Amino acid sequence: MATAASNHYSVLTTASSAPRQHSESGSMQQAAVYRDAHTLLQNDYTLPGSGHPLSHAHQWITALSHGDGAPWPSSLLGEQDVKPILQSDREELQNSASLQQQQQRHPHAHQAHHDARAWRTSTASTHIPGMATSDGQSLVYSQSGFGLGGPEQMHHHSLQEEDHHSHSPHLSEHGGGVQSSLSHHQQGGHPENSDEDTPTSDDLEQFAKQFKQRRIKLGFTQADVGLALGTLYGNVFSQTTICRFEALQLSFKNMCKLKPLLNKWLEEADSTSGSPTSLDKIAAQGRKRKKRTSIEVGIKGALESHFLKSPKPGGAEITSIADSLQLEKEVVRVWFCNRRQKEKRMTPIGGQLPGTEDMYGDTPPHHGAQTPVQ
DNA sequence: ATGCATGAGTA
DNA sequence: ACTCATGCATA
Repeated sequence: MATAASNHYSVLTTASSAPRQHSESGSMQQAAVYRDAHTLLQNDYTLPGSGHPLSHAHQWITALSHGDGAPWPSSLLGEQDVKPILQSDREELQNSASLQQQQQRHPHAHQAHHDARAWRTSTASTHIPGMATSDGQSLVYSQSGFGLGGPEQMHHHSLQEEDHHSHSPHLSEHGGGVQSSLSHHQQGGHPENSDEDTPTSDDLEQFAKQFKQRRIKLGFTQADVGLALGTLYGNVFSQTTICRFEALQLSFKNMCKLKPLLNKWLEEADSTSGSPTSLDKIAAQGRKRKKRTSIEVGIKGALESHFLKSPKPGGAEITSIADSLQLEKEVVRVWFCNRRQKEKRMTPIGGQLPGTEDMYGDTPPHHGAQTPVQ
């Protein structure tokens, strides 16, 4: 009853005449399953800063006459999804020792994996997967020449073989490493790590922290920053992304990508502190999006259970789940996708307890100015 | 601050 | 069809 599944993507005619009660917040049940270790295969970013950073063109523009026929291809398959589910990957949930699981079955033998690292385990792991390969495929995020003048650069799509195998065993973290050894004890200052070098999870953590503080000090909101990045470098970001960055709720790779940008903005904002902030506002487009489906807590719990059993259900499985929960298959599918992504974030699902940030007897409990949280 | 969603790229 | 980056809409 009143299930949010009632897809009536009210366009604009009926503003809010859908008396539905969504009680989703608060659920946040932590699966406790903590596992990281990932492949980070994708190695290139699309670098939207060149062609269409602001091109919001969608098809959800139902504009008129919502045929109510559900613009969604929900009836994509009925029974023909007899895909054999021969992947029994659920070991990774608590074993935390499984590397390589993203590829269910690879016919080739070109596996080249990176290390598995725990984000919050304080294990200063060196070596960064994905980028900074000693081979030649450097990062794509050349912050030197971003697309801010005209259409140019469309490099991407390098390869998929991902040959990050050159791991010199003598790459210890002591002595002549790249940028590993840190032993930082900064109580007010910052490690001042030279960027461009692949940061460590610790670095990112520190940076995020500082960034947030400075940002607030300067009186900028997360949305402001996102916008500024757009006008500055051509890459616009939403408040959401900035927020997630500060909260370390992005993948390691993603964090690495955003750090230089945000760092740059920091410098800019710092030097420009006092100048009239140029506010650019991009007009919102008339795109239509499917209304957010509110899944009830009970249903969420059920989904959680299923997730624990099999994080990657097959099409048939999804269908049956969707059926039993009376949800659209698409909704269920997306839910699982999002759920998996959560597992890959830097910060554990339900691990961030308020007050766990500082250790006992080391962190100076003095906070000149309380973070007003935006 | 987050939940659900879109889309590009990829396998 | 999945992963991954990203964001609208909402709590």
